[in-house]
Amino acid sequence: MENSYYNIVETLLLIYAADEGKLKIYLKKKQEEPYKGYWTLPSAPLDNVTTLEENVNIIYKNMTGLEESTVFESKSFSNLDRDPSGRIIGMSFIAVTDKGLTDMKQSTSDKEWFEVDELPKLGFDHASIINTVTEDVKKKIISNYDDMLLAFFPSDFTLPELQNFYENVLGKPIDRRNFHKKFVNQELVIDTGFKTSKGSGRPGTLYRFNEDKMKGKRI
Amino acid sequence: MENSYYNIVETLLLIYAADEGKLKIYLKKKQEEPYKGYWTLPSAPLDNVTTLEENVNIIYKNMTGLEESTVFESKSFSNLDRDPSGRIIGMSFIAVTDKGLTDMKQSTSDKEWFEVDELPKLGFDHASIINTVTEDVKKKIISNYDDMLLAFFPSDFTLPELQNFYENVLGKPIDRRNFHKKFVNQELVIDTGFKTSKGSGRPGTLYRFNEDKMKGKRI
DNA sequence: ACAAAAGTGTTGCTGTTACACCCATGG
DNA sequence: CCATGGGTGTAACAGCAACACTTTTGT
Repeated sequence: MENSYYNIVETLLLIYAADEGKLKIYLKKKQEEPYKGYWTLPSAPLDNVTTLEENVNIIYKNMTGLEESTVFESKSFSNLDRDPSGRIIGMSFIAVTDKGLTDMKQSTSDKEWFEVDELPKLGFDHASIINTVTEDVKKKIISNYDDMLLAFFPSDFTLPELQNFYENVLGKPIDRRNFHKKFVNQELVIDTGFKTSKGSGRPGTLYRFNEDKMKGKRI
Repeated sequence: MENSYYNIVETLLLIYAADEGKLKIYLKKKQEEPYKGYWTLPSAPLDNVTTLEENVNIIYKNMTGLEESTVFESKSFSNLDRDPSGRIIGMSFIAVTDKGLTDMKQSTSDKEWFEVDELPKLGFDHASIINTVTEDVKKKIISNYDDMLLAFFPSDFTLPELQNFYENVLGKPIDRRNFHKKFVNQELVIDTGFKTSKGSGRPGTLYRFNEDKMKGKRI
């Protein structure tokens, strides 16, 4: 099959979530050779009667047990030697989900959440792909491109929680008071009326994003 | 070749430039069936020993006669019926160039620049692809994502010229005085010391982008 | 009462918006 | 001298940055 116009294409899915202020990614432990025992991105080869989006949805459902997700196309990888078995074009997609929901649906030991800067031993070129795509995700979170921040916080959250995540992605601290005021004064968030009560300290107010004000907004 | 894991992949190149305040795209007139006489995006099928980037560079050089360009990956198109000859996966790339340079190198009649909202009759699904990718480009220009604005103005320009383009992309007018001050006060542009002298009216000052200040800057 | 975490107020600075007038050139 | 297009000043407002203290909970 050398030097032809037939190509093997795979879709790679990078499933991200915000968890305790950290940006995490959901990986799968490989059960067969090659790279048996290594962690990898969930992926699926694309056949010629399936669209990329359909292929990605299959991976997503398979990996999380969930139906719906917010998916964004990211970069492609076409180096000739990225897979030992021959040239495979990798097309990466970003899914943003809720770690909690995923945990409820999945209890296998061959899938796990990892912080993006504490990755395990990865097979193929997946470490490099994760780093490249993670930079893309961070950039999109920070500029709220594609309303990425909204995708990470679909339901209730406290402002310190949001700030923690944001600081983690941004790589530097932000003044707590200014952060709070920004979101409340500009009505980017709505008070749900509920409070958290985890551990010691004053309980935090639970907010939801005010989608109308957040959509297209530059944060 | 039905229902196999072998896919035909093509790269599609969307070459954009800023010209007289308008966002334009460079298209090619098709000389053979199918869609003979229609305009199309320059494209090339990908063989299995070439990377996507290499393939795009070949198209770019072929189309413009130029060697270097700023290329960004954009969206992919994998609908089963997007090409009458069978399923072809289209991967689109954005090149930003200088219309003037292109004109110098090319004088054939089968290539032409079109305003993105005055497109000619297009073959395949290329009209739809252009619209989708153009939205992406506009969004990137407006948020200066990937330093897109910089890519459009590599050399000298006047502020009214820049503003014209920006307004065209944004779809609404901006106050001329505020626009001027913004770029000058924040030192996003550097006075080259030269002036334009086209037609009547006071000559405009020619500026260059101050790349250090522009890089990563949100406009 | 104390530790831990969340909430709040003020001030100065920076950038944005909204406004009208003057300047340099070609005809 | 006038039409065309480019450049400039000012004042009100909004958002951002930098600062310390108070409130609510668990132990």
